[in-house]
Amino acid sequence: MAKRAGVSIATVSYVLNGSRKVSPELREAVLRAVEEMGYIPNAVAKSLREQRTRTLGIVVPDIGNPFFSALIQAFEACAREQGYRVIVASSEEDGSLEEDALLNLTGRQVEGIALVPTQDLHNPPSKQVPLVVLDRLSRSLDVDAVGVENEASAYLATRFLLEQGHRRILVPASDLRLTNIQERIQGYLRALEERGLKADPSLLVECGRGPLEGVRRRIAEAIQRLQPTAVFPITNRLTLATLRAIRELGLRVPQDLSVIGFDDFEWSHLLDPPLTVVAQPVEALGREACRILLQRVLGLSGQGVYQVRLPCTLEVRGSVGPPRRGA
Amino acid sequence: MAKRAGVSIATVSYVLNGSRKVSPELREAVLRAVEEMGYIPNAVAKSLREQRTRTLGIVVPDIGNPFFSALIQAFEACAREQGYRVIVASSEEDGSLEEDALLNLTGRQVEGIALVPTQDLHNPPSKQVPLVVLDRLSRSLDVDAVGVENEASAYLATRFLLEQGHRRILVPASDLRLTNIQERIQGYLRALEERGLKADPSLLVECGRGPLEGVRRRIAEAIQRLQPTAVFPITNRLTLATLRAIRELGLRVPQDLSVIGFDDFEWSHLLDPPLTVVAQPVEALGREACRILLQRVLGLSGQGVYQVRLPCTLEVRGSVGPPRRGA
DNA sequence: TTGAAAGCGCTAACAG
DNA sequence: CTGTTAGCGCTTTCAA
Repeated sequence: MAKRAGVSIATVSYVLNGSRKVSPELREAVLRAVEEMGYIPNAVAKSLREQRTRTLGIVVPDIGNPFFSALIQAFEACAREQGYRVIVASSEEDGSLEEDALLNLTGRQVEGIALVPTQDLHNPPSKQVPLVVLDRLSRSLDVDAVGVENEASAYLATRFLLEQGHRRILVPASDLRLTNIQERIQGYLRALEERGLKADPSLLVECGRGPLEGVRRRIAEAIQRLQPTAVFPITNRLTLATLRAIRELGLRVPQDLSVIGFDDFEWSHLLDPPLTVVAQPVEALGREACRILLQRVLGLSGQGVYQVRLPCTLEVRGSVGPPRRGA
Repeated sequence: MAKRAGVSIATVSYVLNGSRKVSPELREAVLRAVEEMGYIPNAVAKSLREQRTRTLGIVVPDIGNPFFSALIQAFEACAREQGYRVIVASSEEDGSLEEDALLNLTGRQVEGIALVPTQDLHNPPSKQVPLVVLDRLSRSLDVDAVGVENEASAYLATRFLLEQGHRRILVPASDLRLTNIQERIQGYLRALEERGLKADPSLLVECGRGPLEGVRRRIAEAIQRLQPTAVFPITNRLTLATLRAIRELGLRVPQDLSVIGFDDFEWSHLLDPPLTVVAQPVEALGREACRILLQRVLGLSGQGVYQVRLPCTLEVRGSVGPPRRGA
């Protein structure tokens, strides 16, 4: 390469990295040559040599979901600030695509991976690369993890509905095998219990993670059959499906039915009506995951695992009111 | 490494890649050793050797914006299907971050870059890597590009408003230096002209790309001062700001004011009221960008440049009605 | 059918 | 202060 500068290949490295004192003349020559030929150092070679790629990976189930894209945004921002780039992979809620992604990222020598798993992780998928589990935590996996206080926040939301007088609260859930979903349900149940109410199991409807249309139909059917006075869908997709179902059924919110959604986003208060939601601190989640990973990279985290649980907030807007008379 | 298998390093490569016939015995031995030690080939070394990284880059101004995240989603899906991974970078609407990202990705030897530029590109940022400009196309840059028919779709939307009887249509714009914004404005103007109407320049308000709050304020102020009967914000951020402004002013849509937004997303028809929008074919945009890039990689695209323009559709929902009497 | 060895572009140890 | 060189882990000639 830039022997154009009439110097050794090593010298180029030295001036470009400032890793050694170089005389002004050579320095100049190198810089000029670099400029002239638009030389850009090959980061692949550099990575191979240094055994550092300055790359992180993040694997989410669905890039298009605003919650996950917000997670990616925060993760990327944090990484960039520390001089890292991030490879984004989607598992499409498919375990084998997830496995592929994990293997592929590991092979690419990313220095850390943030994973929102498609299923609860029971054993870490190889200890080759630092991993942080995001959002969908397992009950007791000994690995770094960042999630929210699912139980507490669902409890809070449910209590709010109970305080408004609701007794029949429909809870659309996605996949009961996921611990975070279970936790949210626990919170819901605890709020009921606390009031001495018995939970009607049929009010808990598992909708799966399939196409929105099917989810919507299932929820619509449940609303009609069970006549709840409130609905508390516990993911943002379920919230979307719920609102569609309600719209389709011609019900008014909150007069006919109150709704508390899950996850906040910029458009929530522009919905009809402004949606009361459990807001996850998504920015903090993404950044925290990144920080934990970089911490591991630098080796300045001990043996113990980080198990961060961030609180959610209840954003009260217009979609909750007292239950309909005679319900 | 897997001399554990008692074979040469090359043989491992052969069996793992199937790049040469290997006797069943050795084959077995290699596979077993690989399995035993959980060996994962180092893709960095492979990339260096093969001069192929199987990696694409995409640079967008804001990962959190649903339009861009949908773009990323489609781009990633297409890339993954072809065995590529994608590095996602955000420019945060900042030219120098964009430049950084471009340089960095180039250094990482990505095989192609999709770029939504912060400013119109006037000369390609180095010919080192195939580039496709996405969404924010320049008027006449000789480079691969994928965008939408901005002029035609804004024309369509405006004509729809005119047909409803609107004459004072406020058009919040982000940054008039962007060609795609200019094109949308052209479409708006053409629709007016066609009806023999003279455009009131003050109805075109440039709001910049700053914080939402400022944009909202500017739009609210314009609505109050100019008393339009319809608003046609020409990006999704402006649409968000517009709806907030309207909410704040206590106006009813469409009784007091009609709205056509830009960009569709899953929640559009759950807004209050269901939002009529110009829908960009965002999935197609992302996939097309990816396809063009991979085409270039394979060298099966000639000298000429691709300049794809996809049509938008007008999704008519409830936010447009006839103008208020006496307006 | 297999192995030895060169070399991808870089950094860092070692010499001068 | 600067250059030479080994070697990161892989693929791929070239020999055997």
